[in-house]
Amino acid sequence: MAAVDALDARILDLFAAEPRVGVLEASRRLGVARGTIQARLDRLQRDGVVRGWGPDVDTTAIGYPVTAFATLQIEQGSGHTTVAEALARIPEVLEVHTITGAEDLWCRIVARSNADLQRVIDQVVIVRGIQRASTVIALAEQIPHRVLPLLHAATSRTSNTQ
Amino acid sequence: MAAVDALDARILDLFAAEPRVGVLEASRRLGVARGTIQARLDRLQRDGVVRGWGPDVDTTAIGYPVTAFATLQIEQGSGHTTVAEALARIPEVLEVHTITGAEDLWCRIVARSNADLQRVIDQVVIVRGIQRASTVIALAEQIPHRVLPLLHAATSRTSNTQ
DNA sequence: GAGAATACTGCACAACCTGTCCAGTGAAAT
DNA sequence: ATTTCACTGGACAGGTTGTGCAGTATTCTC
Repeated sequence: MAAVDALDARILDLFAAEPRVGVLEASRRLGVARGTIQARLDRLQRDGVVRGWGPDVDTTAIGYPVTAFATLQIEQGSGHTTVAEALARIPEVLEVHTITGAEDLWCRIVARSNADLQRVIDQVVIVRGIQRASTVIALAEQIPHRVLPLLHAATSRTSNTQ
Repeated sequence: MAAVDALDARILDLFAAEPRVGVLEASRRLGVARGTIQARLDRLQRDGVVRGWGPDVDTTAIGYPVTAFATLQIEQGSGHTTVAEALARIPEVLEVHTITGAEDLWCRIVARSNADLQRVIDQVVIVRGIQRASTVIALAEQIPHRVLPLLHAATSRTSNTQ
């Protein structure tokens, strides 16, 4: 596991809040040398703490305002991976995990409308190996996906520099 | 709804794949003028298509390799928002939505281990207003969160119906 | 179809930032 | 005591950014 200290968390906070600041500006804001910021960013990326810096695309803004969660039961003979590969070909399926419990797969899917959601679900259940699908619609996003609070929690229990 | 065309998708693809390329380099790669890239990026951000460019932090790498999904039932008297605010104070709770169906809230939570997950769940169920929690553990990430395929689907159908 | 609005190109300029060195300092580990 | 490591502050050349502008192509509106 990669060690992450308080300065790392402050760096990531800053870049999350203002992604367009450069390394130099960040060093000024945080009161450390530019080389330090650069070295930290390199290390965070190398250690896999930072997976990427890609754009966060809002599905609502591109015409898919409906989010739903589906849990799938698959036939005993079918491999999870085979089913997942078929699901990967449906662009509206944004995320798939295998899960414990009575169901086998969990998916996040989006659609253009509630009516359109039916079309997407039909595409999902038609996948060979899927036995049953159960869907709930996400009505409101109470807490949008976040990691930064966790990052601070992960650092506060370590001895930290700075 | 914001219109997104094929060039927008190509721009976002490029920046998702190689986030460190600058505007100038992107213009060379895509064969368009630098000003075009700049204008497109400004527009995408202004229209809310791109919510941000923050770092993608891997929870596994910072010591939280266990992901679980919990669905919560809340008491009739309690507001969803009040409960969500309490959940927001637990850093291991990464995401919360209100949902349709028999359950009221859906949460994504992470933990340091299966044993640690119990600690986190305890923190969740202790929140005032929560009646019942049902948790499943995510075993494997078959499709990591993605939006780009959807972006291409949204652009390829030039005339889009709603 | 004409005019207007919009998007794109190609170019220019100054200011700024990046990648990459380096030597020196302090703290922690051996 | 010695080594190792992270950080600082400084330097340099080269590349990039923000900005503005004129010219052209495309789409929209009447």
